[in-house]
Amino acid sequence: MRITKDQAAENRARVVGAAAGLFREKGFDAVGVAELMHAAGLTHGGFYNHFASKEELEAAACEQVFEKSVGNIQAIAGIEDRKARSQALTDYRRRYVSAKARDASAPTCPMTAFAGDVSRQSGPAREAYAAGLRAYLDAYVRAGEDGRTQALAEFSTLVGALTLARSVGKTDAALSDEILAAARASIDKPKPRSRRRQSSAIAATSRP
Amino acid sequence: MRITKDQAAENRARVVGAAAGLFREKGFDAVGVAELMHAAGLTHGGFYNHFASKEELEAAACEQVFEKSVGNIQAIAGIEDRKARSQALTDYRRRYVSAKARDASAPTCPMTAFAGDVSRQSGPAREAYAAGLRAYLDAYVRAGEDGRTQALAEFSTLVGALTLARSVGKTDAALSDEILAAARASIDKPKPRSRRRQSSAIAATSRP
DNA sequence: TGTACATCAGTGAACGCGCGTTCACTGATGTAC
DNA sequence: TGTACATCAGTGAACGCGCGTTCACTGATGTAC
Repeated sequence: MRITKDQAAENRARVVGAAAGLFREKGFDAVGVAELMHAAGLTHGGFYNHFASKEELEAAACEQVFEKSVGNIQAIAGIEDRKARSQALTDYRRRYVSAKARDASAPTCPMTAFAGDVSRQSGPAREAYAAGLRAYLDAYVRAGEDGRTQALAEFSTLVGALTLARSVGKTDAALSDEILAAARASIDKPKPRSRRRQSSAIAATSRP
Repeated sequence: MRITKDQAAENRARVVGAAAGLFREKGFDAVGVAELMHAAGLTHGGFYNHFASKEELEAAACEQVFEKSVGNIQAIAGIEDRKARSQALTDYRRRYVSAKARDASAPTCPMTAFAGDVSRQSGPAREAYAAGLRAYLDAYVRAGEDGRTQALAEFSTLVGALTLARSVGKTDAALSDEILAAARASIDKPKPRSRRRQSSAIAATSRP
């Protein structure tokens, strides 16, 4: 039974959306094509009308998750007022390493969700991930005041803390809380006056 | 053909050793029982003479990887001379976020290798991982001078940087290098004089 | 605008494949006398 | 110490299962006249 072109496009979008959620939650390999299609209200046979392979969907889902995250951080980077922008970034970082972010069944952040899968696999999702990470980090650097080098280290702290906290979240809640609290403390801590501030700012602008 | 008890124990150890390497490299799910046994020079049928399930081997392998890592960091924590210990820890951290560590086919660090798998699965490896992480972090804190809270944040930076660097290591080498360099820069940067130094030291000792 | 036909998104059975696990069997080791 | 037998680590075929993918088929949509 053939359906409207619009309906077909909407179906495809629903599959990608379901994949974005399920892949973030369980990883690429732990979610089957049949499960994905069922989650989108379809049967598995039609999958290949939309995608050449499961790997292609992985890339599309990865791209979608990044689009949302990059949009969020770009919105902060785009705030004109310096003080308001700084405050928005601080809030963003606190939320990133909050108990709520840890307890979510699926990480919102594509790095936390996909970094492990992507570093092992060789599929097209890898390119989508790399492009997404580049865009995300560029925006993250623009949102802050500390230059690219320090911003990258700061963001690494967030990713590491959330990754570690999630890995023991259901097994050692006290340790998990402690790790998140430590990351939050490092956000609030006054920054050292770095003599390399100037040079890292130059490095940042020399990168397209 | 029955074999010596010693030989059997040695075979078991070889399976765990092979699993430690292969699981770190590819993750738990991407390595099959047959592949593991073959890597240990055996056939897959005998697997269940040694382990009740694949999950049990996952836990044993996780434990072994942690034993080694915990031993390394404990050795540093055990250095008597303060200056020598501080230098050893700094070297350790630099190595942790080195290009060599990123380019290794399998992460040496059990957190980088297993955090993703473990936060998703429900098997016995989760308990082994949590116990290992506790022991590792306790030793890491003892090796440093900055108190538990700051040490946890510092270590999160290492884990996050290595995770991110590995995720784009084969796709965007420049970005990957940049992330590692930023983490190394944060190691060398002078620490801010924190007023919470004292209280976090108390928190550290109050934790068994 | 109305009619005839080609297109193609969706369906569900079927494919080969590799997985974790089980099993009957082998034969040297470990044990009881 | 020597003999008889039970034990059990290792082997490789076989199990059921779920995976990604393919296929013949359906029938409303889109198109050509």
